[in-house]
Amino acid sequence: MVVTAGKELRGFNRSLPMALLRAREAVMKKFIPSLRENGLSSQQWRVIRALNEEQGLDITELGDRCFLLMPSLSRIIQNLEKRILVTRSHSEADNRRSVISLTVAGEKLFKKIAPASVERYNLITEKFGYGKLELLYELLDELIEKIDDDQAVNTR
Amino acid sequence: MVVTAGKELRGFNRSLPMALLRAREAVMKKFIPSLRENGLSSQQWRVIRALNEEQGLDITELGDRCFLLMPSLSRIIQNLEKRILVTRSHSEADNRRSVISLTVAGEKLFKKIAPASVERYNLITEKFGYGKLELLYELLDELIEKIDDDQAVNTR
DNA sequence: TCAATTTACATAACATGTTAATAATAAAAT
DNA sequence: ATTTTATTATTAACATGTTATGTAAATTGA
Repeated sequence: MVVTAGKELRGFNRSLPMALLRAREAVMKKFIPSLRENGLSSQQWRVIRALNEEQGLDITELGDRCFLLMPSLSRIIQNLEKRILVTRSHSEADNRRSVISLTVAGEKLFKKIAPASVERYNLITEKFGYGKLELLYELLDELIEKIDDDQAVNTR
Repeated sequence: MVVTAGKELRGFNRSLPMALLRAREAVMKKFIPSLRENGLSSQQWRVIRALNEEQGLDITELGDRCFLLMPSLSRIIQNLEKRILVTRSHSEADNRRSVISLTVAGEKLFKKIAPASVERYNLITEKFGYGKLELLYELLDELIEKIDDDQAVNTR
């Protein structure tokens, strides 16, 4: 193994962002087609999945859970509304908030696609190993926790 | 820790693609501003970085190394050409190929930005630990290798 | 040689990522 | 009570992701 002394840029293909990007692509690759068959992007699927876990979320909360920025989410919701997969109502307590829920058709679509997602996940677990997968999750969580700097520090 | 039986969808925030996405965002977050200050997107930076390692790459090769699709790369190269950060020439052996190189200004910009990238990487290594970082790389490589299925299998 | 196929690249069309600006409502401050 | 500030969401503008399609040059095969 080549050990870099920490003074130069790591070899291009071996940079951490690239490694994470490649891994993500590899994980998603085989699942994307089943989304496309149902006319969904992976982001739209994230939204539907989040709403299946909990209905009636506002757009800010959806953004947090789906890791999407508000402008993207705003367009995505409009798109899903047109296709009658979600509905929007307005909070009585706060007129600024849109409250989003799955329609019956949205729930139906979720139930149609979910098995392929489970299957993909099980295949990955089998091929990669349960223990390694858990270890990977832990490392990723710890990485995020340790380098997601400065919020607490810079706030004061 | 909650152990799922492998029969249902993993809790939403804990899905592998989301974990990889969050980790990538966390890693990139503090470096993006130094790119923006210099008018570069992370993708444009990837291209410049690849060309700094090896000049005179064609667009297909650049796409492989930077993990970018040709349509994106096509636009990116046009953009960088206008800003005189890269130049394009044509292969004599094969007139379809564009051969891309950094200009002097492109090399200069690379040298200007590179230290911030090294610094960021060193900070992450320090905070997360060298051993854990290497372990993470190995796990990611192995994950990709094991689930990046079917090329060899389905080719015959 | 020449028709068919493949390869390298560009363009089109639409969805998303990202930053900035805007509008509307709510909360805080004086 | 009125001004100020903060919050929620949308829109604009531009770059990128993604699939489909177009085009020219190279390769293959009859």
